[in-house]
Amino acid sequence: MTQRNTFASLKAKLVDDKRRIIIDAAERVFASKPFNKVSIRDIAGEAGISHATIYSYFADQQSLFVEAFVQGVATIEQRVEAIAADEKKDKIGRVAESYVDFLTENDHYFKMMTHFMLDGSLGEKPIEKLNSVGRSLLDQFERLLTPGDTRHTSRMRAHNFFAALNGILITFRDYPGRPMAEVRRHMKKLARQTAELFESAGRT
Amino acid sequence: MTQRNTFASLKAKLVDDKRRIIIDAAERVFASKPFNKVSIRDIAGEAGISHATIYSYFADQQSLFVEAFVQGVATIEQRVEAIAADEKKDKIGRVAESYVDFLTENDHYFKMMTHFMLDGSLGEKPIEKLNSVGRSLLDQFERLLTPGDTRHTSRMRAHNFFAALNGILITFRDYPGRPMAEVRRHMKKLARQTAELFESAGRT
DNA sequence: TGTACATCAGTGAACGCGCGTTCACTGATGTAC
DNA sequence: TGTACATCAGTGAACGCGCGTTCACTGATGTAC
Repeated sequence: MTQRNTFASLKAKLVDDKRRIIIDAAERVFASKPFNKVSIRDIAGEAGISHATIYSYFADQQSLFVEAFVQGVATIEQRVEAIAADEKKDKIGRVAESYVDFLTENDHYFKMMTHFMLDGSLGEKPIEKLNSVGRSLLDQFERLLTPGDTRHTSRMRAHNFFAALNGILITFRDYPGRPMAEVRRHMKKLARQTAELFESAGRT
Repeated sequence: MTQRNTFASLKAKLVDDKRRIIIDAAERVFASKPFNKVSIRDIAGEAGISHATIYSYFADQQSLFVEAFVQGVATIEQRVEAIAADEKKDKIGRVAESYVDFLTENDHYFKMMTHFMLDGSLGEKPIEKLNSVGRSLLDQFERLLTPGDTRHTSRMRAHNFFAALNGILITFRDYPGRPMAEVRRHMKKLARQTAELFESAGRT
């Protein structure tokens, strides 16, 4: 649906664009330093504005963080969708690998995810936003694992698949004393193995 | 090896006991409020001492936290050991359930674990301590999943089992809008299902 | 037995820092006449 | 066209808070003579 170009809509778009600039700056900062060290001032600096300005576009820090995170999940969903739609075999394995791969390369998303999952002190609106993206990712996984099946057990299987992949990431992200490349190879191998478990269980 | 009761050994024991009192106080505080809100002052208050005193017994905050965490892992290992040693069936399933159960009930341990895994800014000594308890837990899992087998693949399987359980915890701990009891039931069910996957894969 | 001194665990106060958030103000742009 | 006024996005400075950590000091206990 294309919108009529009223003055009001132009202005709304301008506001949106500015929000986007801030979110993009946030992403760059998240990629460059540990998530829990990122401050409003950092992001403002990266965006080239005063830190006070951010509060004209976002209610508070958490809202901004959540929006940046949602951004990342959207990217993951696109990847999964692409694999689901192609004609090649071994979809489950490739999705598992792709998921782990993306979240190792952009590990600030993963850090944010765990942060949100563990923190608990989120506002209602951010929570609803997070739940919504979570649900839609689970939907994708469910379609992938058990196409055409919408029973309770099939949702459970999607839950477990999702959990297993997250578990690989949280458990082996910081495998001590190993070079990054090797850690990633190890995690991908684990993801493959997990995919096999779900694949063979799906055939029964 | 029993130690000779020298004056020096008595004094060493006294210091140890005091450390223990502080650690125990820390545990009680961790159980009562969110992990990331716990301060040195809280713990000192609970232990009935000045917060400055803590620095006579621990190098810094992280060292104290790590020691409290190691405490928790020891409890888990005891539980797993008990299940591994008994004569009943379905060891894998019961271990999975017990693991998830313990870390939901005492979820500050889980929060600490993820915190350490994600943080990265730990000193060398704490890291070595964490790795050591991690390894010994993985050893237990490996013996449980593939008794008598010490091949590379069997270690991998233990890794994946460990990761899958952690994943269940991190992913569904805060299942939105559901009462705690129901969430726990759900997680235990997922743990059971995971155990089945590993059980049946182990039979091949 | 008594006195002067040494040790040292424990303490409250203070330091220093970083950060999220608010606020009074500015200066550019738009509007009314 | 020019002038006085209104609006409002953007800003730097300041507020307030919490916290980890340090430090000078105290007072109880032990030691030497």
